[in-house]
Amino acid sequence: MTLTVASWNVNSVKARLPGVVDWLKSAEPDVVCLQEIKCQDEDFPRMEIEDLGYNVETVGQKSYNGVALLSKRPIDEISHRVLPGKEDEPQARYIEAVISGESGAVRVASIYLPNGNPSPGPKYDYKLDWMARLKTHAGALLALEEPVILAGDYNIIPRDDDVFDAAAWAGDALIREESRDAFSAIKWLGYTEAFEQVDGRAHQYTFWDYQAGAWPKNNGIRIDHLLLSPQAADRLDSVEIDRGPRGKEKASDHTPIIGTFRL
DNA sequence: ATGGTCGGTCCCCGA
Repeated sequence: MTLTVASWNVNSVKARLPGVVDWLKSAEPDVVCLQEIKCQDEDFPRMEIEDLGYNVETVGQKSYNGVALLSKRPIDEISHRVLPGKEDEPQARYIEAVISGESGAVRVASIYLPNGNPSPGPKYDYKLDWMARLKTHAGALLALEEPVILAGDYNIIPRDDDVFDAAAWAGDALIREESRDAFSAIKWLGYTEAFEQVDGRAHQYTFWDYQAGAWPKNNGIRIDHLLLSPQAADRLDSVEIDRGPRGKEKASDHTPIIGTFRL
């Protein structure tokens, strides 16, 4: 028995609904972490997703941001709807749930980390502050000694091998040294970044800009990640990027990444 | 040669 956990920034769930439904039907992931749903909770196409066999939990916001968790397994508890550390956070960027595993609980979060551009500036400061909060919370989760999967759009290009041309992105908030250091700091707590721990993987992307023919030229970046606690990393079978949805009509600029776990 | 992106919302902002 395996548990598949996907992460996908859909860039508006309403604009993407036919594509999302098609993908859920064909890929049949057990758990899906969505980002940038760009709607309030009451406007989420809940019934269309529930009809596919998913439990649905959302943290929505008008126009911007917004995250959701879809799960075929029972959701035992929503442990957080805001990233701890700033409870009056106005931006919908975090939801964390406890999901029933084959042998105990699995904790899954859908994360939409701030973009941070332009940098430097207040938006970049917000990104780094948000990452510091994430580090604190991720550390606290490790103490539970549970399988934890922190999945989402991190807006971080971890290595130069995760971008078609690092020079073209120099100075961008997604690639700056401070951004990478903040991401590394979370990993150093004891988290494994699922995709990069597989040897020899380079220049496989999860995002291609709408502009300048980035998709046909494969001018992409890898910014959607699964961070795993040791108890989740031990049970990871494989992790893959599914480029299919990016090539469809009315595509999101991101495509899903899927981890398969013995959980 | 020129223009060359989306989505949501309100005529511009965020990515």
